[in-house]
Amino acid sequence: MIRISKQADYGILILGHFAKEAGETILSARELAERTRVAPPMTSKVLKNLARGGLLESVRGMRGGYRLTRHPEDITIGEIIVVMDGPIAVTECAPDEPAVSDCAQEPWCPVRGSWQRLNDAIREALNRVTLAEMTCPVADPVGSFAGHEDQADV
Amino acid sequence: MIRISKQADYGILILGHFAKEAGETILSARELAERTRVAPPMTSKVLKNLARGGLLESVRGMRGGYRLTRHPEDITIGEIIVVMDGPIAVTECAPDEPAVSDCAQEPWCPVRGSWQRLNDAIREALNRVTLAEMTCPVADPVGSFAGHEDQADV
DNA sequence: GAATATCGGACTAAAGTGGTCCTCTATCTT
DNA sequence: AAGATAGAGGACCACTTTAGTCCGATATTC
Repeated sequence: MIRISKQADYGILILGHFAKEAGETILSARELAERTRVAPPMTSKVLKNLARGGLLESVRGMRGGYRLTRHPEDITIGEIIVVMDGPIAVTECAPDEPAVSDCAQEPWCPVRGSWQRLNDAIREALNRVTLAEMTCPVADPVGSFAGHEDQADV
Repeated sequence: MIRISKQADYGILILGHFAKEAGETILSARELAERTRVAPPMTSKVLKNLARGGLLESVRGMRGGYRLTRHPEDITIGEIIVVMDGPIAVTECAPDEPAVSDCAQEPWCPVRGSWQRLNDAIREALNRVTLAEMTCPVADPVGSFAGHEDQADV
């Protein structure tokens, strides 16, 4: 199954709660754990990662917590996933990557060079959606999504 | 890291070899293992899955093997990934899915309902690229990919 | 200086994945 | 008819990744 990690999932969820607050609001790990219903240790872990990734700013000490470093409209889902899960690359076999040097396929690989465009396509899809849009249930940045079309696999 | 499984990777690679051949060519597991440099048992496993998924047709018995059921132009990468890895869903929390019923977030989740559009975006990106395009190094269905631009993460 | 938060990292357990192997069935060749 | 070849199907194991927890240290406020 192609999917993002649960940590990235939590990350988006948590940032979503920040997005709902006024700009500079500080929220603590404890408070966010309650709001999100994610276990406190896990919430802390995710917050730490988000802070390290520069998406949140931490305020230490009593009455401390975290706050957004940017406006929700300027944070993309792709960015959050990168911070939590690392670079978005659908496969290891991509040009410029070290792995390619010991790729047994190299000269015969019929799809060599095409992974890049696939990765780009996914990255673009993920970067087209902002945190602000995620928290706003009516906005529709991607395409037609009018309520109730069926979702076939694929 | 967000990525597809190695099996899906192999699947695309193997189908790529079929795509290079004339339409009805039959290739055996042994032969494909040699061409792709993927270990024979693994090659077999992938081929079986591709056949079960309807992308390949098997010919049993001596001088048997597999052949494409469709033209490479009509097979999308998204389809291959679905066959190998299951449905493309970036998160478990999506409407219409059973998991949503016991989602502790439900009423408070700030991003509820927005996952769908994200999944759709990725599915579309993956379905826009066909097997034929993957094997043809010059075609460019997605966007600018002129040889050598650097790839920043994201 | 006591209480409250984050920081950083170690650690465990569970799940998923990659990969192999074995038995059975179908088909072709001789 | 018999033997050889090739796929079907599934069990199985090892390894990696991930989820999740916990602890000691540091910073800040009251």
